[in-house]
Amino acid sequence: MKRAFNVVQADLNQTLKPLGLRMVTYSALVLIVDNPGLRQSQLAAALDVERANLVVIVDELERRDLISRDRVPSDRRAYALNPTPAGRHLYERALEAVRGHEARMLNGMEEETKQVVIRAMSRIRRGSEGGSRGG
Amino acid sequence: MKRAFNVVQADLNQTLKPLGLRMVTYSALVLIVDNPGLRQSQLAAALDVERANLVVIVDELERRDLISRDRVPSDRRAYALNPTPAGRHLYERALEAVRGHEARMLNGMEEETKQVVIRAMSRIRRGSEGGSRGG
DNA sequence: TATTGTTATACTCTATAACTATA
DNA sequence: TATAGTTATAGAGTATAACAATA
Repeated sequence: MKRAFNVVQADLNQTLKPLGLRMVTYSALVLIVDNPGLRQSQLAAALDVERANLVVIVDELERRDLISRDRVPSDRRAYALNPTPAGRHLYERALEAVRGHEARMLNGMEEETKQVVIRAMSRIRRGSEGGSRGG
Repeated sequence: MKRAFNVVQADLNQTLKPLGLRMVTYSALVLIVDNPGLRQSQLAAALDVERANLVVIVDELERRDLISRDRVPSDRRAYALNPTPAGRHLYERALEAVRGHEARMLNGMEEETKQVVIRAMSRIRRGSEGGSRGG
């Protein structure tokens, strides 16, 4: 699993390199475009990254004018993260590139196999969320 | 996949902690016990770790008397890595602990599902080995 | 008191270059 | 000239503590 993930990560980073993105900045951009107004702490939780480490990731996206940090009037401690038009544009280009990456990684894999793998991964992930509810 | 791997790695490291092993030292020990006489460069390739970084891993196992570095008479540049009795003993204990870890991670997963996932991972790994032979 | 974002920092992993002793 | 192991070091990624502003 580690080896497979290493291969996927290496190919994904190569795929995103021409766009100036890494796996984590890509993931952050996608989440912000899909959930405009997201707060940094929510994004950190969604990415499973420490808030402290997310700061530099958001800095990077903001510096490139892909997103903006907007003060939340109702809670002046927090920032709402919103994509800029440039951010939405890069998002579209990145999604297209990642489709190619996925096709490469899953090269000719049967649809049912993909679904079985995705379900197994989700199950392993969720297995760590305490609780003992089956599923 | 990243998230699932993070969960697996965290649980595996917790599992191995009481034995004083990490994922990589466990993997190295297993490979040395299963392939006594292995050379460092071969082990580095098998683990997909730089030779330079393997040195400290082997140092750690040697310092704990789990393995020995034995000069190869036919090539005095190389070291043959062999497990000590203590290394073989810890190997057995670690294997037992890892069986529990796997049971936790795959909790109740159907045998066929496991096989499908393992095959998919192998395929993704091998997909990066150049060549264009189909599979 | 607690939380959001931030800074500083340390620790681990990983990658690269250069060295030694052999071949 | 090339290879096995080693050292030193630099760069990522990640984790923790402490702070200011705000709740």
